[in-house]
Amino acid sequence: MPASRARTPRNTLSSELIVQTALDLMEAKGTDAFSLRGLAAELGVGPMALYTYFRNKDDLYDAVRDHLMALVPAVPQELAWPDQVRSVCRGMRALMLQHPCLAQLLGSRPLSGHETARVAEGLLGVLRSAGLDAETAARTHTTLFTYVLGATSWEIQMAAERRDPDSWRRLRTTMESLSSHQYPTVVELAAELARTTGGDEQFDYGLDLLLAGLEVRRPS
Amino acid sequence: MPASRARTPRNTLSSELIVQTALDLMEAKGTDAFSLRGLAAELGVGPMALYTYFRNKDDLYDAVRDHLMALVPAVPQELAWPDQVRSVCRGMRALMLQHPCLAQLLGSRPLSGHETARVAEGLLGVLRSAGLDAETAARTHTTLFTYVLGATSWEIQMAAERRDPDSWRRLRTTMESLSSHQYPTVVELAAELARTTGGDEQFDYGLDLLLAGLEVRRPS
DNA sequence: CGGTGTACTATACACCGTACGTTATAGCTT
DNA sequence: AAGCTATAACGTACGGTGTATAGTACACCG
Repeated sequence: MPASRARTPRNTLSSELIVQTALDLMEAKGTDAFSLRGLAAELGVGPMALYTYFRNKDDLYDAVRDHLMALVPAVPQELAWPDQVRSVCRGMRALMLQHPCLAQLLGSRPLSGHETARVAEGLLGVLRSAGLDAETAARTHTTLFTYVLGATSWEIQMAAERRDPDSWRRLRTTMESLSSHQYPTVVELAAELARTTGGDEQFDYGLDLLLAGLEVRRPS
Repeated sequence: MPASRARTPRNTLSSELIVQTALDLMEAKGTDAFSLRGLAAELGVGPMALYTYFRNKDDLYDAVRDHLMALVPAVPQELAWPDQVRSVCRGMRALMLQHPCLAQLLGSRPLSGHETARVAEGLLGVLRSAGLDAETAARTHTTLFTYVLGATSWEIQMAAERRDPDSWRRLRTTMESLSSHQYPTVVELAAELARTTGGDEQFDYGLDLLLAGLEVRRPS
């Protein structure tokens, strides 16, 4: 007899273990390939066991996102405020690059979780102590946040594309099919665009643009 | 007899018809709920009929995205360059708001398609004629593009969340559970953040920040 | 020792994308 | 007009998904 598979002992599972394992799996196999069944298998458990800890898959996604947001470092207190802003934004970007699934989770899940609030608190505090009024601080926070999210998600996306030979080749041939008569500037700058896509320099360039604009507008 | 369902006539389908119907469906039922089977049913056709025109679902997504990018308006020639930039970015945002699936497609599919190149050509041309060198133009283009994408995706996301009563209530209770001792600034600015999330003003604020920064750095 | 709550399991359903092989027809050639 | 061929649409099937529902066995408490 195939030995009616010994029942797994009683408390092998916990929210923390599930979240951690889910995160590991997403990074190992890619966020899109992640499935509850795969996660359950990895944990040596039936798929439905997960529902004791999470109402559904999206609920688990939220938990993973908050788990990751906890890793965004605190604002360093000893810097001037523009460098504090830089520090927070770079920290966020670094974390997204290290955990690409975070980009996906931030982009496709509604906002919630204490750790997300913690990060917002840090950045908002910096902006207020820089002398911005409530409305400007809120607007600036949203601007910075969406810039970081957009720029870094795009960077991750492009990196993934470069890694996939099929999609990379498709892009190359599309580019080469563009007549320099129709799209002179794109053709002229193709190499430049490819070279400057992603990377610390590109990210900092946009960030500095925002900070420079902010300083121009700031009440001295 | 149930009449062995009359075979659909020979040339009912075409790439254009499929793309248009797919787009309609995505906007009617939501991008996530879109499926090839549903699309085929809408067209009165078996699911496999679609594979005559598209290699797979992703291929269809790419076609839909390019179809939408064709609707980004051309750069108005009579304006000063900063207003040209504003015009392109706002046009892109408007299109994304009108077709929320575009945000999703741009964020999750690799770059390709002639229409995408057309849009890039317009913006790059403006930047070059503003006097930016090749590298700066490329960097600025990427910055603007990722800002528009990030800001508008976020806006769409938040709007969707507000529409879903379940998720909206969850956010409210999370916010209310934040002690103003732990997160004083978030609590203080909660109303402000909610009020300033999304909308033309918020988008233009960030865009103006970028343009102001650009002007500071630009060789006069 | 018996009862109760609950952590895990089993089964099942309704879907999904798509590989593979088949069929019928539109249009060309003769 | 007859026949051939290319191909548009089809049917079937496979392996996967999330999760509703009902069941089971263990830990703990009286």
